[in-house]
Amino acid sequence: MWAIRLEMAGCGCDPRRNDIMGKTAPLPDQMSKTYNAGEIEQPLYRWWEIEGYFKPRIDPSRKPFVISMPPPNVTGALHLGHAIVSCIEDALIRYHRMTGRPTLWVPGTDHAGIATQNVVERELAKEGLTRHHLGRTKFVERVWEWKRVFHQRITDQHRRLGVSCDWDRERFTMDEDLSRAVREAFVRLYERNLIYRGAYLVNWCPRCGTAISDLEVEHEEEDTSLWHVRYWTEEGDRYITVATTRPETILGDTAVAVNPSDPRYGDMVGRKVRLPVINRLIPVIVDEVVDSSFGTGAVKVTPAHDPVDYEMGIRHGLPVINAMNDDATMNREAGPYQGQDRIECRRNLVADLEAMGDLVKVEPYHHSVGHCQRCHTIVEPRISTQWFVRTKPLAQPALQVVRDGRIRIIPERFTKVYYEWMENIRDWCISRQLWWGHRIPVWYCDGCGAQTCSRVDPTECPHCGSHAIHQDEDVLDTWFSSGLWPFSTLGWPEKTEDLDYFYPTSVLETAYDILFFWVARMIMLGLDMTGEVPFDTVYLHGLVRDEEGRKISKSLPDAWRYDPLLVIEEYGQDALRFTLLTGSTPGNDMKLSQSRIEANRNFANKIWQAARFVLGNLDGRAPEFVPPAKPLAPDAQVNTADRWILSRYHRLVGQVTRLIDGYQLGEAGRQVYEFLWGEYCDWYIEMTKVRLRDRDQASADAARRVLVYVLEGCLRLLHPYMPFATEAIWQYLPHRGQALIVAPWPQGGAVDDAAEEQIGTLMELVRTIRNARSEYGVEPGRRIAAIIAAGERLPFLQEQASILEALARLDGGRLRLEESLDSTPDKALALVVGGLDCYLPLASLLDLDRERARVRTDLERLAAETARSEKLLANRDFVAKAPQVVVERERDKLAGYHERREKLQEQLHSLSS
RNA sequence: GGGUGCGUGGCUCAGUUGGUCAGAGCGCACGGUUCACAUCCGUGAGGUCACUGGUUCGAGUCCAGUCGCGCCCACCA
Repeated sequence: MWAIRLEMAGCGCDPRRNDIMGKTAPLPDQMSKTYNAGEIEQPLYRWWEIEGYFKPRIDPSRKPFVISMPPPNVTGALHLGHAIVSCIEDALIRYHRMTGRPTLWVPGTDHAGIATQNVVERELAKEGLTRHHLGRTKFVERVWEWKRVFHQRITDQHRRLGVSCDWDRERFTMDEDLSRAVREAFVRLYERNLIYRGAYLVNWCPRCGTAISDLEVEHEEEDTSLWHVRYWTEEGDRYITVATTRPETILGDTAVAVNPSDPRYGDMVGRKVRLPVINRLIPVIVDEVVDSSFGTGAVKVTPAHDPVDYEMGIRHGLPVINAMNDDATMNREAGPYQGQDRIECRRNLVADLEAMGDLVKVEPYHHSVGHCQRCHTIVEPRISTQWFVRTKPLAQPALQVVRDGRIRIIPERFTKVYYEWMENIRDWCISRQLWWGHRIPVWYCDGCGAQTCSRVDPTECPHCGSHAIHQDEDVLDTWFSSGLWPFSTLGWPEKTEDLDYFYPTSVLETAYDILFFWVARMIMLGLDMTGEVPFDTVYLHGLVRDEEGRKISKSLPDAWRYDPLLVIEEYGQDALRFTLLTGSTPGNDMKLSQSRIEANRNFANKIWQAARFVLGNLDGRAPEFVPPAKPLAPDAQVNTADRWILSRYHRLVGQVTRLIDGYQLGEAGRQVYEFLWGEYCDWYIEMTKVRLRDRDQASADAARRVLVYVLEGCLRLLHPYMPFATEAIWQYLPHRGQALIVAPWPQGGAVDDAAEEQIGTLMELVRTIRNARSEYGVEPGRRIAAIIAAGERLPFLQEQASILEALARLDGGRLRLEESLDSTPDKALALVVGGLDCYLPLASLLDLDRERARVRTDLERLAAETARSEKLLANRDFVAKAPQVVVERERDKLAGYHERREKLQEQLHSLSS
């Protein structure tokens, strides 16, 4: 309220916005009694969005900060695993926006080819339909419908998560302009022969009915069998036994291989053996890859169904016999097994072998089996004509930019993982036998057979002029379009203003599990297409797991529990975000626990309450306490407590800024939490209470100034971590400017070691007295007397006497502060704190035996510490080699021990007398 | 087979250039209706920082190895 009046009064804020919009934050006139996230979040979000705070102001003189949001798949709604992405990125975006950089966050969604096609096919299956019942056009329409529904759900969820992205720049991978980018990239690669088509052994998912890339195959260890099968020679005079994990592929065998130096099979080489059941003759060959010590030392060779055998087949010019259909049923080559499913065929074939007596043995075997990432069906290696990207030439520059630091990966250890993968990269199969996705821009002429790759759809064959041309049926791997995301979203291949100003982007933030799928491909394609790195920093976060440690994903049966909206409704977005941000470290997984979210909801309430306290004590003169634009400098009015909290706060600003710049978001957030709760609320607010009620207006106003200044600054520090609560509170507090979301990031200021040291002693004294009271069972409300020999701290304690009384519940009339005492007070509980003696005359409660025991225990502990310290200082190496400050600190410590020991001994003496 | 992460009080986890007596939240025990807050306040118990060895004046923090758990990569028929 007054913020607006201040602006009108020309307090240095920008009134223009007010004149235009004339709107203030949509909040109740007064702060509610407790923090209620539900009442503030959505109105604030809408307000921010309407006010245009999410949009960058292009300033050619400044380097922008840009993030491309990893586009969620439109397969379904977001779960908590997605929430961490939004929270981390929004925190980075908000931080950089506050530092004044033009800041852009580009949102969007991914068509997710195979995944989305699968979910829609599952929907169809419920109606008893397959995509073939609908046909390609109808089916694709159906997927678009699905996309519309879930795109809406996802953006709604994103808004609830508070993401401050520029919605006007939102993109979808199958938007027209992004599809144009896909085609451009394809054509460029094609023209340079970096994309080729051919029949090779690929990973085939029989259920999805498509080829998939190596990355999409998930290997899992399984217990299966190793079948030993006898192959008889052509003449039937001898046999050779081979061992296999996949007997059904026997039907596609075209050789048996042994190691050339294996003495057992020397005379078999060159002979022919007969495949069981189907009786086809195949040669026995030699090849170095055969390990004589494995199994029988003889291996069946099936080039059409095994990668190793495929290579071997090429080396030896073996025929390639594909024994299976697309759906993994056996084909004509399988003879009597034709039509059977591969599993069924295996069972039957094994039974037949056994009946024939050619199954020598079956041993239990443990090995890894490839499964389809999307449907978990066992993948079948299979010869198939597909499109590939030649990756080696793209990988070289992609390796180089990470090696020379043009791209930095955080945490650094993933750099090695990246190198490893890039160095051993294999060609990327990019064609998919699906209907949902970017169609491959290649046409075949039915007349001359020419193949044409084109940016625009051709109407005739450029070679023979025939109109009988047809486009390749396949679509591209969804990651092909994702790989262009950082620049396709900014308008590439057009030379747009956005591309010019915002590209390369700054940070690519995502989960480590898509480092290869996405990050690596963006780097390769980004460099190749734009000649620049697509981003300079890769920040990888860990996976969110549930309380049992399972990776949160849509396939979890109880995934509904992990709908971010349910959590937000119960605890508020800020609580969820703060938990995700502070509960994890870069690259490490986190278990999300409800109790932690609850604790952070409580933290939001704690700040809310602190603000209510501060506001309630501004004495109706709020505008007077608007924090200065520059760091608050201590003046004559402030006392040691003020100087202490200012010093602590300024230190905090430096720490938090340094930590965020170093991508240690969690630690930064925790530090603000600890400062606000543990120092500002627990101590500083308590210390001001006495003064605020005092007659000394100058002192009270100093406290008000400091209270507002520090709290307002902390809200700014915390805004990236709790955007809604901080914005709401900030709006109520005296502030300058229109909105916290665009307020400047705090500047650090002077630190005051002396004040910190003095207040530290005061806090320790208070704690020690409270401890004694608690141990002795002094009623909490009872004011007790105290006698303190303060030595050189006397002036300080005199200044803080009323605070000491309040915090330790002392009786002001019976608090004696002296420089030193002539004699030890009688029948008093004696405490030694930071070089001063404190006596609590609790005669009636005093238990001499107990006190003596306590002092003795103290002395013992002290003796051990003293010994350790003396030994350390006696060590000439330590004194010579350790830094001066460390040695000094140790000396001070030892001096303190000696002083304390003397005092304790005096006490023991007086207790004994 | 290669690589990598983790192993810190009952639970979940912080602890980044090695330097006070190792921290937090939750849980636990005891005590609290003082005008910001019971979504709270005060006090307390609880840890040989997996193990072994090394580097160092000094190691939870660096190095080597061992054990346990997890993950990633890999043409183990």
